Amino acid sequence: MQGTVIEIEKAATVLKLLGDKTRLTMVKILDSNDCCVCEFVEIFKASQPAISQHVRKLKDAGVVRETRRGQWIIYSLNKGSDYYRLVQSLLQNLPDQDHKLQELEEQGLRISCE
Amino acid sequence: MQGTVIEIEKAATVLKLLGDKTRLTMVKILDSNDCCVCEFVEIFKASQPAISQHVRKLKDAGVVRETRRGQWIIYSLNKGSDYYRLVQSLLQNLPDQDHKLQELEEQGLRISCE
DNA sequence: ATATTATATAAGTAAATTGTTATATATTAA
DNA sequence: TTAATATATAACAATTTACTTATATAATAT
Repeated sequence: MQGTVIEIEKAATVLKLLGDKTRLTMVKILDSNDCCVCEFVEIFKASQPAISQHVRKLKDAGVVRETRRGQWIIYSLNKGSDYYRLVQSLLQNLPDQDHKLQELEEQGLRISCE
Repeated sequence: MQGTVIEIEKAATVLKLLGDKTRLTMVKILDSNDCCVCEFVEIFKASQPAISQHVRKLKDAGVVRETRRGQWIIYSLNKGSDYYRLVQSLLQNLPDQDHKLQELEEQGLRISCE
């Protein structure tokens, strides 16, 4: 079950991108749920521009993709990315982050992503 | 066959470390062969201090370990590291780098690591 | 002992990264 | 049309990174 082998230079670029606590957590969350920027702002207690810049980097690399839904822009993992396999094999080693979204839900801050 | 789950913050630190072409290639090489600094200097056509600083970072994080053998210091993957599983799952996605050591061998620049 | 070879470390610098504030754009609601 | 909400982007500052050069340390060979 060997996935696509990735050129080492490109792999390094993606790893650098994921070598940031915020972005890595984002990707782990996106692995089980789509999310919008305002939810990340709540989850990370960070400024909107800071979050926006993080997702932009992930998007530029093709790791995530965006879909506009009304006034929200929903981010999701890009399963068609060349890096998807690599990202998956990473994420398996990380603890579930679903509690972060659950907290939002309890506070009524979860955007309906349906 | 799930390995150790790694705290997300620590994982990010390791990914950042491996998010560098030189260090990522080093680790991929070390996955199949032990190496000393002078070999890396040849392989990467880089300065000795630059290489020394890269391996130091890998060592400080516990990803590699060093053993002195005479005047050489041999680096190898630290299989006892908490990150070993994570690193392994990454490396599987990368192309083999054995040709780099083979070239050294052909030039008679390979240090006997026995 | 001295020279040579392998490696490490320190200090300095240039470039890259990440956040901030301010502002622009796009959608929805009134 | 105007206000409110969600997001993006630009400009800037602080921090971090990854080299460089110079020098130190440690082992080996003469």
